[in-house]
Amino acid sequence: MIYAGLMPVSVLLVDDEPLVRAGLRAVLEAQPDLRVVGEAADGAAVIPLVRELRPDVVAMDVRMPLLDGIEATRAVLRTVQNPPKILVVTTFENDEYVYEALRAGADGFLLKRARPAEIVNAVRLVAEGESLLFPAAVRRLAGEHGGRHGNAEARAVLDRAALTEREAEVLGLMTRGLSNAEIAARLVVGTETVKSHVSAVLGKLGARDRTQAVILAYESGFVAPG
Amino acid sequence: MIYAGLMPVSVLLVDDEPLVRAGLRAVLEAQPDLRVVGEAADGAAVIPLVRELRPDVVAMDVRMPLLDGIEATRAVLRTVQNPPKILVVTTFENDEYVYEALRAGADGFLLKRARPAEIVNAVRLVAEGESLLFPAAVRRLAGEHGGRHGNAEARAVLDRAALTEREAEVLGLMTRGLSNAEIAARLVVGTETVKSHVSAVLGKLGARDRTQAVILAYESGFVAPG
DNA sequence: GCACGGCTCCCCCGCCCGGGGGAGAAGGAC
DNA sequence: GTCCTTCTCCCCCGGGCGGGGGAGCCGTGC
Repeated sequence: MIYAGLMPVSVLLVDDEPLVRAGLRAVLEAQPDLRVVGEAADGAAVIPLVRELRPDVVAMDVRMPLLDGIEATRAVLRTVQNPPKILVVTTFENDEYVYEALRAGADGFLLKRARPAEIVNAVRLVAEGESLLFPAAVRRLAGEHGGRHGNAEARAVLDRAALTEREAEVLGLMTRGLSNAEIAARLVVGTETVKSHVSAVLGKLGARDRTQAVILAYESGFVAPG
Repeated sequence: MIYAGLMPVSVLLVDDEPLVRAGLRAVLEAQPDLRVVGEAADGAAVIPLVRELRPDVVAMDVRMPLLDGIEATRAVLRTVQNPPKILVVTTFENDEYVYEALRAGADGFLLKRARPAEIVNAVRLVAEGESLLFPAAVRRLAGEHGGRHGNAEARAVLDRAALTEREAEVLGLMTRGLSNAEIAARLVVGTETVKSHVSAVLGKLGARDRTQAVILAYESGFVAPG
């Protein structure tokens, strides 16, 4: 599906660099179903603009002088009724702020070095309610695959980013503090097998180690504390 | 009465000191009618374990780094259907927390320096529904051992049970997925210093590695997802 | 004065972890 | 049939992690 509906998707750009805003505007405005309805140079200006423009999506930079994208995301989601989707624009996929943005309630992530087709895909996806929860999705969108057109392709990527049953099972045991050897004993398989699953989980989640994977599991609601 | 029934009494151990857990396990497992079905290093991890293991009795330490036995007892009794009996394990018979534990709904008390026979007796009693409601009962169980404890020891326990400011700061960065080197850069200290803090945190939390520490942080509300 | 705890940094050492690559068996989809 | 995914297991290898010590500095408290 290319069009989410008859109405074009309205986007608010929030970035302190005019060049980045111009680039995003050019890329997005080239699409018939996307429309940039406003720009802001800092997170501090977001809330009144959101109230005024009612955008569907806010493309939010992380690092900004006055109010960063994390705080701005928090503020928008806390104070605005029917808040827009927040697409966090980041430079590095393993940026630690990604985790904070997750907690703040961001709906997706976008790498600045992503290609135009991937950028519009990301905007469409979050507009449709899809969550690009895991940085892995960002990496794959920006990664080896062409993504010339395609939601279909983007979805395929997301599908491959989804955990298999076994991987989810392993992640579940990881979130309970088990070591690879303990997981192997529990699942009655070899430790090398567990290592394979763990590596797959880390890769798909864009996590550097099991600790980050567990954090993502908590932040994404994969496991609920208490 | 030695046997409460045909089914052995299942016990969940909750103490931040592995040594205490090992000791309790050894003492209880020596009895044919008692069975240790699980261990936790902090009150924070109790609720999911209780839900999973459905123990008859929870031997709950009072002073724990993240979530103490009082709060953990309250949480279990408030959120779990058909909750287990809570046997509070304490070091000092006149511990002020004993009275709080009473109000929280604990079913019995056990002094750490009690003899093995008294420990198994206490577990059997609460399992049968008997309440060791009053500290007097604790004193009786403690027998002649009682009365010889100093405030210095109490303070040592207190101090050891809580994270220092720096340790809490380090734990906070751990819950954001940072490595030791990244934490060191953030705090502008050496990696060896961070390793010291991390080791202290792991020790106090009874966690084997940073992943378990992060899990405890989430389960205790030290960090809140979303 | 002294003692103690917290913060800092250092050493050595073992090992688990994670990356990279490969490979076979089983099952489903085309 | 072929292709693909999943699950399983194996190899080598480096590096981060965690345990065990110790040590100096600097506060507070006795």
